[in-house]
Amino acid sequence: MAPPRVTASDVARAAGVSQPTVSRVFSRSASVDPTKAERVRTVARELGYIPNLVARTLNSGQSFRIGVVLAYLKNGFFSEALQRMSKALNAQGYSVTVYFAGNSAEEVDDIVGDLLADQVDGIILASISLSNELVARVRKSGIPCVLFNRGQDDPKASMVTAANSDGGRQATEFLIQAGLRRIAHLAGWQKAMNGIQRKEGYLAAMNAAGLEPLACVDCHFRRNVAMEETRKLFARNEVPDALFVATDHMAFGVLEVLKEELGLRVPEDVSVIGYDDAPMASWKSFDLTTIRQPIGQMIDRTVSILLEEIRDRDRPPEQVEMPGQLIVRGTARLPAGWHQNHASPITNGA
Amino acid sequence: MAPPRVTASDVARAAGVSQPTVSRVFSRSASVDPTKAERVRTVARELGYIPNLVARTLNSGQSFRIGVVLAYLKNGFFSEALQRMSKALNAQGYSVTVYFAGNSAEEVDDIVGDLLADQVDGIILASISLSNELVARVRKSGIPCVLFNRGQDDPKASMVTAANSDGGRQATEFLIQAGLRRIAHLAGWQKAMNGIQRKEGYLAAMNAAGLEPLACVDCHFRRNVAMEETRKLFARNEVPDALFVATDHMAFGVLEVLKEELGLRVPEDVSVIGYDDAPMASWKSFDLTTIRQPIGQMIDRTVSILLEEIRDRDRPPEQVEMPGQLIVRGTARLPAGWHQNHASPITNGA
DNA sequence: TAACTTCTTGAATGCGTATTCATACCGTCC
DNA sequence: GGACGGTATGAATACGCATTCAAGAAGTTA
Repeated sequence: MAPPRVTASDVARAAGVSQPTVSRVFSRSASVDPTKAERVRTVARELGYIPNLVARTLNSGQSFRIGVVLAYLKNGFFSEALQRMSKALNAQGYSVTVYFAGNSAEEVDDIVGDLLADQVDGIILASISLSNELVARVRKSGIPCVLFNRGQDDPKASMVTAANSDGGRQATEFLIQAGLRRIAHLAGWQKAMNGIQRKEGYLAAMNAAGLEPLACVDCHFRRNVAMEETRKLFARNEVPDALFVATDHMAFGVLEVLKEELGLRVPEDVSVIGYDDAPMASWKSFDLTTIRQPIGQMIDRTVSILLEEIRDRDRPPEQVEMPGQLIVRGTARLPAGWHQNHASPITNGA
Repeated sequence: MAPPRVTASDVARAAGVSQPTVSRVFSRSASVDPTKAERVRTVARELGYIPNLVARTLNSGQSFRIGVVLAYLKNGFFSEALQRMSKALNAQGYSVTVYFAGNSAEEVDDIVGDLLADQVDGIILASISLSNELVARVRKSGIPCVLFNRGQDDPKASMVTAANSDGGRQATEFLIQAGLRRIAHLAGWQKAMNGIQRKEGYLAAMNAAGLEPLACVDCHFRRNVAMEETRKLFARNEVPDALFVATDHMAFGVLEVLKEELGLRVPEDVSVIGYDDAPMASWKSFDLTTIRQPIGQMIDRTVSILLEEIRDRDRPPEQVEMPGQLIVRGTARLPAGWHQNHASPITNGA
């Protein structure tokens, strides 16, 4: 019952030309008599001809399909990233196929197999939590590949990451400049590059200022863990006067504990800085000071590197780190000379 | 520089059999001598042979690819939906290609063209805000297609939706039973099925109880609009004692206005019920009473209907409406006999 | 032993396109 | 007018696989 699709041969017959001529019209690969080309186009439109990308792929070796491998989409950062990638790649004539990777070895096998079977032209590995095994297998496949927001100790892999260490430093320095001294860090997962580097930035800034880190605990990127660690911190003798939290998502939970459970005022009693500039961070009930990731630029760079690698497969790998931006809102005390809304909370880039 | 892929013929040569035999081993389409089959499999593994899905598609007419068309991913509901669809379809041997549709006629053309060119076996239209034009064009293509969470006045289209009208009724009745009388509705977009039906449920429940709707305004699913309308409502002479808000996302903004700006207590002064059971609804700082959409079941049903339509293209269309569930939390006054956390806030299905 | 069935197998072919390759055409230049 | 460069075009082919077809092998029955 499937309506048979119109092929290039059908168009050729109807237009009184040969199939290759139709092909040449649609692929612009060689010159065709303008009059004849116009006739072909007209006939094609009337018949509803659409070139079969699968046949084109088989013959040319190019599928114009990019595989994007993700772990979770719950985190709004990756949802937005996926959408932007898709738009950017579509604009270049590529379609995007998504693959969700769990962590089991079996799943890794399956996904690499699927990517190969599907003949994708390129791969974006876009999740912190993708296993090293997966990354290694994908790279071994020889398909052009860019790591997005996910580091790897492989100098031959192209990657685009945010300057997490620098961001951690910025946040911490901002707190220090505001006169805060008992600064604790609720860290991200210490097996993920993001978590590690943000912590490094924190430690570097503290060290540079001659301050002792008050506390620095791995919260695994989990809101509940961050909340529990906050309770613990404020049950200690020496209570923090500032918290640098590794993600906004965790910071929202931390704020809840501080305000609702502990009855503390923010930023009068405690300053809080998050990371990501999630959309909710600009909501008035949070009004969270945070570090914005330059997601738009990261995507653009990721896409352009990938496409260049596809075009020139001998291209040397490229590693890009994009600086973040401190977004000053209301949860952290201001250093002298700073103003709130130093950057617009509206044009959320992350 | 691209490493040439191993083909079935390579395997055949190495294993001393013909290419069709290799094909038969991998497609299980006909019987092969067990000993020989094992040899082929061994050789294939050694050579790293992976069947080329593109070639298979070209002559079988099946691509094992499903197109999922979305408008936005910012709304967490669709992110989760996409992830679940992908997992469910992968489990059945299908891969998922995503297409983001804006609303311009040009984009609609492009997307329909892409879907056809890519030879997808089936399509899921998964966004309220997809244009009628797009839906019509996709249906006209003859490719099996299911509308997910998006109604259409086309009895020949399969669709899976949530029972929005029933949900609106449940929420409103709950408020009425709690003794509230001045109940207003901050409605969703009145050009989208969801928005319309939730409103209908509200109106039906009010009518059945002999109550006059206090107010019922279209907030276009936008948080800022809902916030502004809330301010207006409470500037009037007759102030609401309950608000039924068409989405959680809007309700979060409404709560912010009520508590922070107007200094009202929830639920003592005003009761609020949202819709969706977004993850944040269970956060203690919101603790939002809401209607949960049965997203898991909706996905399962969508996928199974689509696959059945692919298998049997003469299958009559199917329209499924899945009931929602009232999740009782802390923002709405309880009717006599009800307990909070009547349903677990942890097992979030939406 | 001949006729028949069942199971295996390779040669040939087709899917729809892009790409040779060869040919025919047209105009140009000496 | 013949040689030459460029353009336009169709016939043939390749891409990698699945499928049809025919034929061979092996086993069965009469």
